[in-house]
Amino acid sequence: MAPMSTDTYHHGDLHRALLGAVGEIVAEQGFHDLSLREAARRAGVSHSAPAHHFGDKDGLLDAFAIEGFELLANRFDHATRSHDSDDDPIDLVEGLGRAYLTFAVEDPAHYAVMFNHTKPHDEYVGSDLAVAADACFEQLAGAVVELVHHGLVAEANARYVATMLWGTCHGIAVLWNDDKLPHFYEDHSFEGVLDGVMGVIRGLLRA
Amino acid sequence: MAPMSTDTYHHGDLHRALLGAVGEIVAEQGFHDLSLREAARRAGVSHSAPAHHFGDKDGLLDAFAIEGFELLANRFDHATRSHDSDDDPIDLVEGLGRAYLTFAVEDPAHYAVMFNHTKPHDEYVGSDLAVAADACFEQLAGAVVELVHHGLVAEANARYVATMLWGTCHGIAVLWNDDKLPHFYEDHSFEGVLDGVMGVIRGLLRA
DNA sequence: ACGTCAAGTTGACGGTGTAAAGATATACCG
DNA sequence: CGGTATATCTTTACACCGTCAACTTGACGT
Repeated sequence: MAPMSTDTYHHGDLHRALLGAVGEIVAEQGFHDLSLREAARRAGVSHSAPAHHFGDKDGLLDAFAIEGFELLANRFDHATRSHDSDDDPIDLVEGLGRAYLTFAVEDPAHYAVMFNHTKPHDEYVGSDLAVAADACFEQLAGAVVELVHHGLVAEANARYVATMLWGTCHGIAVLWNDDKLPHFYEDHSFEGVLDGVMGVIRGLLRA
Repeated sequence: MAPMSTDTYHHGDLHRALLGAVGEIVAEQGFHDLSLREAARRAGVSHSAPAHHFGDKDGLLDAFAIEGFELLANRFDHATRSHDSDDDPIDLVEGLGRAYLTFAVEDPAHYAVMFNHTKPHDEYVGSDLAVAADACFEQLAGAVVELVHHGLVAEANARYVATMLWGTCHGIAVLWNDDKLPHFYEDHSFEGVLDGVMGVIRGLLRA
């Protein structure tokens, strides 16, 4: 273990400290006002220390976004494991949908970076970030395969249902977190929306 | 009409020229690399001319985003007008969905600014941008009301169906434009995805 | 003709990302 | 234990950015 004392020349775990600072700043001031120098300031290091750990700003955002996708994947794992394969596959879909949306609303900082930190096509494809993002999508797609097995979805439609599912979750998450939706609901709480939307999805899939 | 000559001290229509430059830059280099100074350069004016028309960077992005929401509203109008009220209301929903997604894919620059240019809650609510965004959502909600009238959706679920509809469109648009989806489809063309998803939505609503 | 005012310019300031070169503490190897 | 190597962090510098204040230009009304 590293010393971790606060006044040594070496920080101890600057890598994690910087990721933590990014989370703080994005949560407080939003994604667009984030600066490397401010993150370095909060970690108590000089302004160009981050470069040694993450290369450049893009690298730091990459790392934070990947961390986010891993957190989401963990929630998916948890939801998947608490589902018995004999159960109604719609329960699995609902579980994943709820996991996705609660993650996005509970950790808007990670969620914002995961999807606001976009890159040009050539840089994105094949990157670690793309791999982490795809891994999450695969878990959603797995639930749709379950629907196909139970005859609730035609195999030819499986891909489309999966992208629709991801799209629906992502769209609602973004619209809610960016204040496009809340004023349409009196209580301004997300739980009601979550229940309502899940009810609709259940109804549609069941039919 | 203003003189429009290129070497006069006064530009003629700098307002529109700057909005056009923003579109160019975002289309070429993405939202995050956009700078006021580059926009001014492309418009052939000094670096601080934009301030006189838009106040600050936020103002310019606001104007461009509002322009985007108006373009989208126009497409919605067109889709709504070409729908006979005796027709299947699902056709109207599909028409609006197609209009939304084709707009997002055909004009990714406007679409990116419309949803990447986020503000803190207090600044957003009540702003012109919020008004323009809500107007678009109302048109979608109108189609859902039509579904309710035809008994295809319970009135209690209307709000949830509307947010789900918007969420689905928005989510798919963002995921596609940001390269999260294309590599799941061999031909990398959006038309197939559009048809597939619309087919699924039709099937779900019809049931 | 003149004054007024909108439209653009110029110059400056602090803040940002990044690169190069220097300083320092830890790790490793005899 | 001693000395060197190396990863870690700092310092310095540079170009670019958004914004502000002061200035210049041109058009327009009276």
